[in-house]
Amino acid sequence: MPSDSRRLSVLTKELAQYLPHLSVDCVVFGFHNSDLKLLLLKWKNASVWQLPVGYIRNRESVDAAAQRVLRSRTGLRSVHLSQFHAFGGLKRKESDFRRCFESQHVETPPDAWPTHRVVSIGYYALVDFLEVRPRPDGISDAASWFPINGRPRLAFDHDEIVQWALDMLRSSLDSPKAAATLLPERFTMPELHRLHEAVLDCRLDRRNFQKRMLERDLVERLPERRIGGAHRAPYLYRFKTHRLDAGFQRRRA
Amino acid sequence: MPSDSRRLSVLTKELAQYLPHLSVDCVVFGFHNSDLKLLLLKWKNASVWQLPVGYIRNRESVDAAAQRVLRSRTGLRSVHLSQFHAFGGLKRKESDFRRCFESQHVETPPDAWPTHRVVSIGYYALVDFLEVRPRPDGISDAASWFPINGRPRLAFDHDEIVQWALDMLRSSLDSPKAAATLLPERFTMPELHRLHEAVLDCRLDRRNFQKRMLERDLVERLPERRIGGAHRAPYLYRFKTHRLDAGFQRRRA
DNA sequence: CCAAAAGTGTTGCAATTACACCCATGC
DNA sequence: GCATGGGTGTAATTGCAACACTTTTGG
Repeated sequence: MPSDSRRLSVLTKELAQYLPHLSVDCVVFGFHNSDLKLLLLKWKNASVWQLPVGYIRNRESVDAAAQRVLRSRTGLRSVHLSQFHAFGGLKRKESDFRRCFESQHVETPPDAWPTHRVVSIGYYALVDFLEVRPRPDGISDAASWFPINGRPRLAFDHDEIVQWALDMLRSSLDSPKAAATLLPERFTMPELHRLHEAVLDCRLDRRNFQKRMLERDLVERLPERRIGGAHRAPYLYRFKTHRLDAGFQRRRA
Repeated sequence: MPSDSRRLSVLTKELAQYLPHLSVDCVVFGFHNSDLKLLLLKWKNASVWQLPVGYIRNRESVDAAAQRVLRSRTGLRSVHLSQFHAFGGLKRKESDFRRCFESQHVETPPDAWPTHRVVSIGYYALVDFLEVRPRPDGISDAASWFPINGRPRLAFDHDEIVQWALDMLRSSLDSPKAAATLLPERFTMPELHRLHEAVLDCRLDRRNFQKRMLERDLVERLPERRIGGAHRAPYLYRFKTHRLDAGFQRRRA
């Protein structure tokens, strides 16, 4: 077993792989049926829950770092992640790095940059939480899903980050390009409807909703229906890819 | 006069004041009458124009860094800057740091981080370009305003950054909170109208525009009018501050 | 055959658009 | 007095919200 000083140099060497003073914070929303949830971790020796965070490798794009961090926390691959804000406040920290390692009897070098000021780049994703079995990794005690409206208070400024991500998720719903990335390729209209209701946290008229989606030419109906469920089988839809290039379209006088 | 090695150590020491591998990029839009322009710099010994960029001090928030960079390029104080995106591509550089300093016979240390990979946090601002006399600073040959639709090709990925900023500026117009920061406190309706036309690059019906602004209760008319111009004197308006807290308001079914 | 979910159509209101006239000022 | 720009009103249209019935399926 290595000595403290040996471990210390390992930690220093480990940190040298990453861009200093930078992190990615992932706000992972989970959706199924009508429930919207949030993926949280509890670090070893910590008393509060926090977002999954990670650092950026020297030869890795920020987007790729977000993908890698999400994968290492959830096992999910090729999920669409959207960057939404960089948090650059002077006093902010996004992890209790020192306490985590010293609780494992690893002394943290005083100049280790995660113990100082960190700029975090926030990403959000929406996944089906039934398909993700969160498992705690090396530095976490626990990882689990919380209802978005029943989540605990989070560590550091993570409550603010979640609120920001939620606002962006909501506003992404009326941009077809973004909305298309939030569901699997094929989905039913009731599923899309429940997604909108859960994200916006309000009721939407089922019939008007379907009409709007079709009139705006955002989705197209496939010949198949979803079989297996009880009751009448709903049609399957997919987003019209050629319409997604339109991008921003704003109201004008 | 200091030797090369002396200068080198000065440069190294200078860089140590900043968070490594990070920069802020400012997209400064200028507006007056009906013209929308863009502030660009040309670095010494460079052939192409680029955005004003700068680094983040160790004990300075990212927002404060953006303010400082903008001030040092334009002399402007207390301008509202909005963060819009972090650019974290693997191969991106936001300045030709080495060439700039070596052209001044300052040798750049091989490990100087600006010569490697940089993550840029983008900010945009809108100012009255008649009130800003751009003056080149120490590292720039020239600084000037270009029409937004007649701008030259820019260095590095700055064209992409400008396009992104322009999209955000456009979409900020229908968020009252953001729109309020883009004009001086008191303005006339025709001024607000021309601003929207210039930013959106399309014609807006003068009468419908005014009606919407008033019906939505975004602005309030002041008793005074703008005097001095030719023709009928227009009223002055200001944004209703108490309405600005509303924030995001989206259409729902 | 009945409960529960999915599909479709109509109607009224509200918001946006298109459009025309009057007022003020400088030359 | 006339050209130019600024202020206001009205009709037509469009998009959205409210609402009820029919169809399918499993039990």
